[in-house]
Amino acid sequence: MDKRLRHLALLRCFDAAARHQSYSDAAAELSISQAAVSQQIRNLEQHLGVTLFTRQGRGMLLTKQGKTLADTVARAFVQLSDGFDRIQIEPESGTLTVTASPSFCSRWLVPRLWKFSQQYPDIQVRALASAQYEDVRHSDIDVAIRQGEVMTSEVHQEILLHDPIFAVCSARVLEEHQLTSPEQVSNCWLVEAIGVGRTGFSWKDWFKLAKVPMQPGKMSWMEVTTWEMGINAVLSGHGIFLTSACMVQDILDSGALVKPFDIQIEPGLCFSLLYDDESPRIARIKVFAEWLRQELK
Amino acid sequence: MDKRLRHLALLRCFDAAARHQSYSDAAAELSISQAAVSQQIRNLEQHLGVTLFTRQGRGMLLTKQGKTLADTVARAFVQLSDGFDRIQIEPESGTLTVTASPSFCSRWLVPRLWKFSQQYPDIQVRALASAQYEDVRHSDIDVAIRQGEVMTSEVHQEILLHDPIFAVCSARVLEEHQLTSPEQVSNCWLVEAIGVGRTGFSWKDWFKLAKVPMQPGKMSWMEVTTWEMGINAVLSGHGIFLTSACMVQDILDSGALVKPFDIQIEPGLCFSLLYDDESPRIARIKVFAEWLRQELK
DNA sequence: TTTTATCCATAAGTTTTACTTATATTAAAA
DNA sequence: TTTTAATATAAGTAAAACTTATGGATAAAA
Repeated sequence: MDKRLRHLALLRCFDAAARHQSYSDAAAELSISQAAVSQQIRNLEQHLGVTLFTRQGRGMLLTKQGKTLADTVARAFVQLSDGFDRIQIEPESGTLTVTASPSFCSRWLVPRLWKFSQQYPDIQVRALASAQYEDVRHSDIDVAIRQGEVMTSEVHQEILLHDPIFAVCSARVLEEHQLTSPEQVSNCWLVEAIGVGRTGFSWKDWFKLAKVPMQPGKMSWMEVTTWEMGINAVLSGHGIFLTSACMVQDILDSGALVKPFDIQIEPGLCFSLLYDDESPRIARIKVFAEWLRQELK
Repeated sequence: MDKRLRHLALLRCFDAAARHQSYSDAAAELSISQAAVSQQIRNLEQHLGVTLFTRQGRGMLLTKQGKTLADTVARAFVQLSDGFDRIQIEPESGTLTVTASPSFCSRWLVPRLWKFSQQYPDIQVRALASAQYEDVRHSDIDVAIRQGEVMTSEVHQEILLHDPIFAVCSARVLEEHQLTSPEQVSNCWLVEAIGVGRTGFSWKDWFKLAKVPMQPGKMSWMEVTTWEMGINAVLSGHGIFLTSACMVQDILDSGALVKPFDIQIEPGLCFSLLYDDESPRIARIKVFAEWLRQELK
């Protein structure tokens, strides 16, 4: 590091003196005595080996070097002030970056963002799909929506929703397999998502809940690694899939998928909301978080 | 002034810590103890009300705000270092601004600058013609050439040359008035420069030196306020003018003007050279000053 | 011109801040 | 678990920043 920056504090004095072209006025601005200013500037001049002011009658006149330095210092100070502003509080309006799993992003978040934009046109939301939890404290990411609870203590974390799990299939499968009672399900392809978070449930749980004995040998299975894949599978007519409302509600509404039974695994999927309480963008984060809560009600 | 700049010195610590992502390494760089760094950063965080680092196992991790601030601070420091560089010593090459009276500029300085440029192609000289002395300490001007001595004590001042005064006229006037003896001069238009500095001489002095009695009533006078005007007057055939070698040497050489007598008022015009000894551009100033001395020999 | 007011400069003493040392705490590695 | 390598904290010390008091210089006022 530049050794000349060792006497940084002296520059504050110098800046004030340069702006006022007067030690007394500078002292008044800084709420210190005139003598202090005089000494500080003498020190600075000695350290730099450069005369910064010359006495001009009653006042002080900047030398050429003094002028150059004053310009630089003033600009550097403005820059620092801006920096402080930026980390202290940012306005509500601006960009907000949200991360969630690829499935949640594409199945729930992104399809609803237009509503947020309509309500808060000054906040531009960027959605970042990512398979793993992204640190919201040490990155540019402001909000994370994650399945389950994230093992971290240093940021705000709350449960956004518990979304029950139920079975969905296409209308065609419903008809072909005559899915009027849970027993019939054994004859379908059973599609199951694995490894998407610690979901903690499976077809086994469903059959138990349905009070139907499983006959492992007799059944056809398919494992998928994302909700998306499972949904695509059943959409194209392949079997029956266990998933939650937030992933498929719009498709159920459209009629492309149906929910053959009222059987629900609860509490089901748990989604957490995480953000940095001390973020400079806390204002817009809170707006977004509140919108999320309302939207999920 | 931004109150947050009160704790400027803490930023030096912060900058080092941010670069190293380690208080211990920062302490080593700054040659202070680790405890000092830890305290300084705690102070900074308190003053700003913002967490800048979080502990990450053994090391320290910048928060988002910390990162932002570190960037700003780093850039501000570079700027300050540059500022210091600029006022401390500038290289020999670069721009040099010279001021002189309009007459000296146009009659002597500018016609000779090409030689300087040839010898020192890396120094770009700008010539500033100005009727009054320009401060070389508190402006962008590096060198001043002035008639007489300037009443200032805070910059370097030396006498560049004493240039004797003599009479010049056009060849036509010489012939028409048959200027073979000083007596004949009384019949010419006497052109005299007034108010161009405290020159301290006039036609009266010349007649005295020539041992010719003046006949004020019988003579025609013309007063001019610049050397330039006088030279133009005699060049176009109007009378005889008192001036010095540096103003007309080239015209005498070309034959457009002649020097009818050997009578010289001495010491005549005195030119001083002034520059700021502590200028950051002292290197190129010294080169130019030496060239001036050689050129005037 | 003399006086007065208003600056800056300096010295001595005080207060505040920065720093050090020593030790505790924490988390990773062995 | 023990060791190691980092940060955190407390108490004391050193350094610096600041204040008060005073002197000197300059410009404006009398």
